[in-house]
Amino acid sequence: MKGKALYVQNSLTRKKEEFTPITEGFVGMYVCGPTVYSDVHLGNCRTFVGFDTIYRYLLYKGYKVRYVRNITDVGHLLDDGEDRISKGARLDKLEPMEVVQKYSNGFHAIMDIFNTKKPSIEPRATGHIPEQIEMVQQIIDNGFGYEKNGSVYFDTIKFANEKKVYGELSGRIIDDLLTETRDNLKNQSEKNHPSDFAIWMKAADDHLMKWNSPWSVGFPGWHLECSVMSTKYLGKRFDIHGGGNDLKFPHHENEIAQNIGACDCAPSNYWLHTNMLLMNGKKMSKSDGNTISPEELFTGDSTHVSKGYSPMAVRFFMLQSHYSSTMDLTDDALLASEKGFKRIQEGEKILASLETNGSGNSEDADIIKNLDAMLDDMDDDFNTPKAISRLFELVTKINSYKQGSLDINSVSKDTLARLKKEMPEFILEVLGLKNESQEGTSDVSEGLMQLILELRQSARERKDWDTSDKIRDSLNALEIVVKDGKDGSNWSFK
RNA sequence: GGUCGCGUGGCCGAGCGGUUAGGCAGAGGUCUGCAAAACCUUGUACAGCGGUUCAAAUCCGCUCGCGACCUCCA
Repeated sequence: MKGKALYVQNSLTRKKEEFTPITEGFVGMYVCGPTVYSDVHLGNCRTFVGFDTIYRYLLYKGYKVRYVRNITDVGHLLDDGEDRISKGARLDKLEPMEVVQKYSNGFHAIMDIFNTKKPSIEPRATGHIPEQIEMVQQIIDNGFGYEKNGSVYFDTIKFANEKKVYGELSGRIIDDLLTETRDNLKNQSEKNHPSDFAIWMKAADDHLMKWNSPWSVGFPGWHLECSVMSTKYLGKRFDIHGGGNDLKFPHHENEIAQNIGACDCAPSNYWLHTNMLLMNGKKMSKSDGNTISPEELFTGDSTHVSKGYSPMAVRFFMLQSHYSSTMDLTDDALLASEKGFKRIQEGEKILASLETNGSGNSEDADIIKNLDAMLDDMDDDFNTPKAISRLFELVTKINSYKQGSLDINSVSKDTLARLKKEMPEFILEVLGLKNESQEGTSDVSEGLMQLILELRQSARERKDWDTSDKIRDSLNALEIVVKDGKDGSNWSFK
């Protein structure tokens, strides 16, 4: 593997641990995907951009990664007990599967815009009903499930008593769970205990999505699909399980319980959780208006932002905080990230034009130190904000070489070649940031710009400032900025 | 009320016991016909109160504030 040992913060042990895959050179990673009943939430995007970067870095290190991210299309219920997909179908007057398709398409489109790599497998819950029924049966056979009126529940108390791991991930204390029994007996429904959860639910007559099972015509519980699909594609035990930290309890806790209940085997060695995206210091919430969609963020069509931000600027913004920290989305913060990202893009462009005669090498150590440090930072639980700070250090150097305040000839040819290769590669392949400033240009427009700048240059040489400034102002109106340097002018998009 | 976590300079955000984080914004300067960009220099921190330590933003305790999940209520 490229670089040094990788360390990850494991939510299960609450410790930073050296990452050792089960099979050397291979990684199995499962991430809980979206429930596709409405447009994707920006907070989801942060989670998936986070895991995309993790996926990219694992690939960059040389691992062969199988990345499974599911699509939940059944079983995830709302507070009032209605299935989220069914509710979407009712509201939009569509077939449930039309709802699923519609919002899956939307989700994929946004993921593409954020330049996330597609997962290796993207399974859907409804495509795995037989496997889910099978797991329910295994759980019953092992004594951790019980049937009531056609529904099957997971017996958390028995599980907690026998396996001693329930609550391990979320920090819920089993004793509390047990003492709650007496107090909460009064508001139990069919369940033996309030903390028990449904793994199979009998469907009401008017329920839209339902399947035959040994217990009833019904549908699987929400937590079950991830237990089934992760282990189906990655094996009974795999390396990384990820998701938003709002899923820790009950979803992930119950997932672990189901897997252990079914085959006495905990699913994942490392649990990674992304933290929440806040807006203006508060939880994003549709009901109180404190929310913004990805589209609104791109177009600027929202009272929360002063302008639109490009998808890569938003991605860069997301990577400037650690995936496990809450991050606060504000207009000021976005403006700052946008400018910073532009600075890096400009630095890349200048880097490509640098040449050295390699007469010295006094600069080499600094450059190499930063390049190595970038990877060390990523090896330290994917510390993208720190790695990005190394990029800024390198950009300052690149600008100094260009400007002449540092001597480019103090960089050896080998080191410059390495910088030219590794820095853009890191930005594009690991951080997943495309250079937008070069998008939309072609040989023709490059040629035209060259011509215009030459005309302006000759005007400047005649000290015809009126003409020279008119050209600059007109280009400025087209969102093109002209920069005059010592050796001629260059241009970029605003 | 419970569990987990967080509170860093004008803003965002790293930091895991001793070292300049970094970006944006601000101030001064260099370059420039002007401008922009770039470069150089630079100020402003670790919620509060105690404690441990030669040394604390970093560890411990309490207080206040914030977030997620759960619970309760509705």
